[in-house]
Amino acid sequence: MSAPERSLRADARRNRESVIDAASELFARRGDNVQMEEIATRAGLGVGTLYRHFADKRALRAAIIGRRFEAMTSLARAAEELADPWAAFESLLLGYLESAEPDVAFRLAILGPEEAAWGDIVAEKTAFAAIVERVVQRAVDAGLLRADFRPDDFVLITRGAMANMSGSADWRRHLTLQLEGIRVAEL
Amino acid sequence: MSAPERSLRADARRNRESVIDAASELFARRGDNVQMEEIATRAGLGVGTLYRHFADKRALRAAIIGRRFEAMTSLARAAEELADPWAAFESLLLGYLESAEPDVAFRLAILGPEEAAWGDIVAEKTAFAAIVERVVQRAVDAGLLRADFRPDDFVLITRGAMANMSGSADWRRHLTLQLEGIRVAEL
DNA sequence: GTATATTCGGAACCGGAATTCCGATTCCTA
DNA sequence: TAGGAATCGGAATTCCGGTTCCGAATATAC
Repeated sequence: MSAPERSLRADARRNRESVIDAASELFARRGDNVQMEEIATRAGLGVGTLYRHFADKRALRAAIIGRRFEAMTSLARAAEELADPWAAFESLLLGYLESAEPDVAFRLAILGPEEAAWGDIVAEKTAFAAIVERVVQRAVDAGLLRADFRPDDFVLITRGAMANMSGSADWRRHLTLQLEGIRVAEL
Repeated sequence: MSAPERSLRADARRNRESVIDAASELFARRGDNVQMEEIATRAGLGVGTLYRHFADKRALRAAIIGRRFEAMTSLARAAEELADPWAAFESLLLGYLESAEPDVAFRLAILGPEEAAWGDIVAEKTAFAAIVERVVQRAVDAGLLRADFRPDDFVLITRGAMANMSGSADWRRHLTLQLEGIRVAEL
C-alpha cells in the first residue's frame, strides 16, 4: 500500500487516520458521489490537509478500496482454514458478498469498467485471488463443485450477486439460484 | 413517450430525428460519458437546437432509453409468439441480453441505482414486464422452469448477466451457469 | 525556550461541461 | 413572395467540484 513512511509528525499521523476513516465512511455510503470538501469537513480538517496526504481524489479512493481488499483477504484466509471444502467455499463466497453489500464504492470498483491506474489495489486483489483459486480447487477436487468450475466463475457469480444489491433486488435469492447451477447434486 | 406533438415544422422534425440518432449512437457506445455539444455536433446542429427539443440531458437520455425499451418490448412480443414454452423463454432472455450488450447507457440504466425521475420509461418498462410475466408463467406451468421461479427472478438473472458484460467477463458462460440453476433437470 | 521544519486551513483559482440567450435564419401561410 | 412565427446556432454564462497556494499554527530538536 501507500507505505505509511516511518516518521510522520504525530499530528500528521493522527490526521491521516481521520481522513481515512471519514473517507471510508462516506465512500461506502455514497460511492463516488462525495466531495473532497465534505470528506475534509467530516474529518475535522481543511481540504489542504487532505491533499497533503493523498495526491488526488483517485489516490484517496484507491487507498480506501485497497484497504477493503486487505479486509477481504484476511476474511478469505479465515475461510480457507475451515476443514470442510464446501464450508470453506461457501464461507468465502458469502463472507465476501456480505462485506461488499454495505460498501457502495467497493461494489462500483468491482462492477465498473474503471481499468485505469488501480496501482496499489492490484497487488491486494492478486493476493485475494490466489486464495480464491485454492478454495475453489479444493471444492472441485472434493466433487462438490461442478468439475469445470473455474476461479473466473467465482468472479462471474459474485459480480452477478453484487449487481443485485441495489434497490429492492434480493441478492441472496439470486445467489441461491446461482449455487444450484454450480453445486453438484448430492447423490 | 415524449409525444412528438403533431405539427412540428418539417426541419424541426428532421432535426429532432438527427438528435435522437446521434444521441442513441453515442450513449450506446459511451454510456453517460458524452457531452451535449458532442451530440449536437454529430447531429450537425448547435447545442441550442438540441435544448429546444429536450429540456436537459436527463430528458434526452430518458427518451433514448425509453426508445430502447420499446425495442425490447417488440422483441419480447416476438418471443412470446413461439409455440414452445422453453423456446419462448430462452428467446426472450437471450434476445434481451444480446440487445443490451452493445448499449452501455441502457445497461447503466438497468444496473445503476438511479431511482429518480424516470418518467416516461416506467410505462414502457411495465409493458415489457407484463410480457415477461406471461412467458415465465408459461415455462413454469410447462414444468420447464423450477416451480418457484418468479418474474422477479428474471430480473435477477438478467442483471447478473449484464454485470458481466464489461471487460473480459464472459456473460454467456455466466448465463449458462445460471440456467442450470433454474431449469428443471430433464428426466 | 527558541529555532526550524512540518503540517494545517480554507480562500482563491481553474477547467470542464451543462444550460441560457438572442440575433440570424428558415419555413409556411396567405 | 412578403410577413411573421418557429427554429437554429454557438458564444457567453453559470455551476460545480477538484486542486493549488501560502501565511498561520504546531510539533520536535537542541
